[in-house]
Amino acid sequence: MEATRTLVETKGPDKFSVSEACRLAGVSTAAPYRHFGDKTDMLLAVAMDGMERQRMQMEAVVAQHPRGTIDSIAALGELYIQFAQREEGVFRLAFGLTRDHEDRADMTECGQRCFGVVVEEVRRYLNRPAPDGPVMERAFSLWTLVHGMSFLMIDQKLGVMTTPLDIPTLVRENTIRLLAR
Amino acid sequence: MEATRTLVETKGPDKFSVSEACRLAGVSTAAPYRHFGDKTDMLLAVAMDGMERQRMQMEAVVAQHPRGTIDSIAALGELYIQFAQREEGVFRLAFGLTRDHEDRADMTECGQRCFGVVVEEVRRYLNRPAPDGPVMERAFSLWTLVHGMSFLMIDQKLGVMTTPLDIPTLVRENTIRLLAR
DNA sequence: TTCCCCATGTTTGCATTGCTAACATATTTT
DNA sequence: AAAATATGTTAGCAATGCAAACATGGGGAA
Repeated sequence: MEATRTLVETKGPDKFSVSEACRLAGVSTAAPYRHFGDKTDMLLAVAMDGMERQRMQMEAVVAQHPRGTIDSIAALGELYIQFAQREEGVFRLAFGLTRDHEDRADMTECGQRCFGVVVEEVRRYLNRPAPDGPVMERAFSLWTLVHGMSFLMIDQKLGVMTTPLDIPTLVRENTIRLLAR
Repeated sequence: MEATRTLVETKGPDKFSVSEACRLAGVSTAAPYRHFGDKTDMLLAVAMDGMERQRMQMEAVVAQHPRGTIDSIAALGELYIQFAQREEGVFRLAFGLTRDHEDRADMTECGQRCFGVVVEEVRRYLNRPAPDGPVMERAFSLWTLVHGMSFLMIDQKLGVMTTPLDIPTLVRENTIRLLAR
């Protein structure tokens, strides 16, 4: 898994090769198949590990702010983007590329726990007794925003921008806007 | 290119194989290399074609609304999402996955033209003489929103949602929110 | 018309990849 | 002590991306 993580970061998830990971780990190319069903399983393992780490960070960040405030919510958004930048490969595996990962119950559950942190903050912010429709809509909108921003950044799509962007400021301002009214 | 497009849609860009495309097109596996440098070049070709088609659609949509209004801007957002749903594979190639496509000038230029349509609408909406910082920031934010939404949808990440979402309404409402103040 | 070139294609070959099968060995369980 | 399990190895297969050498047919120059 360590070798897999390393290669996913350096080469990218799509260029990842089991053989290369084996070479890097110093084992034969058949060794991983004692531990994982196939290549996808290997990647899924590091994806879930990454998501779990991210969730723990999220809870740590939330605890550093008054609960259910613009501050705590914007901090979550910035954390998401930081994760994308810091661990691009793992981030892609965890929050993108679900073509292969389809209908993996454990993966979905893992994501649900992450998203749950955001939902809870939004619920508090909106003063609602339960995570109902409006809460989910706002939480989802906030997610889409940082999700899109993250991918546009790591996919180098900012090349089309003619003026520089201050990402943290943008996250905060848009968080406020998306929560308005 | 037709075979490539077909396979990209059915198997997905990551599972796309040159050999299979050749089989489908009824030519030898070496034939494509007379027309494209390598596999990536083939995919890039259909990506750019897709982007260009999208840009034309964008301009058509804009023309159907009063220029620089919430209506025209929200319509662009919905069109983006529709493209993602209708041509998932090509959409991924065009607006995602730039790990390989790095520093392809023509590709960036093509994207710039697409984004330019949005920028122009936002510029009018904000009554600005030129696409300056504030205009770019709003346009970018709108893009991130629909971009994130599109990918979360095609990547099946909506499985974590516990209430159903009305996407078109969400696009419109969030467009308004992101353009406020 | 004749000739040559060039665009396009083919066959063959090679290294790499994902994965399986058969076999070895060590460690834990009974 | 014996058996079962966990973990590794080597060897092999089919598929892939791509390169090299070899065909060929049609259009412009002579």
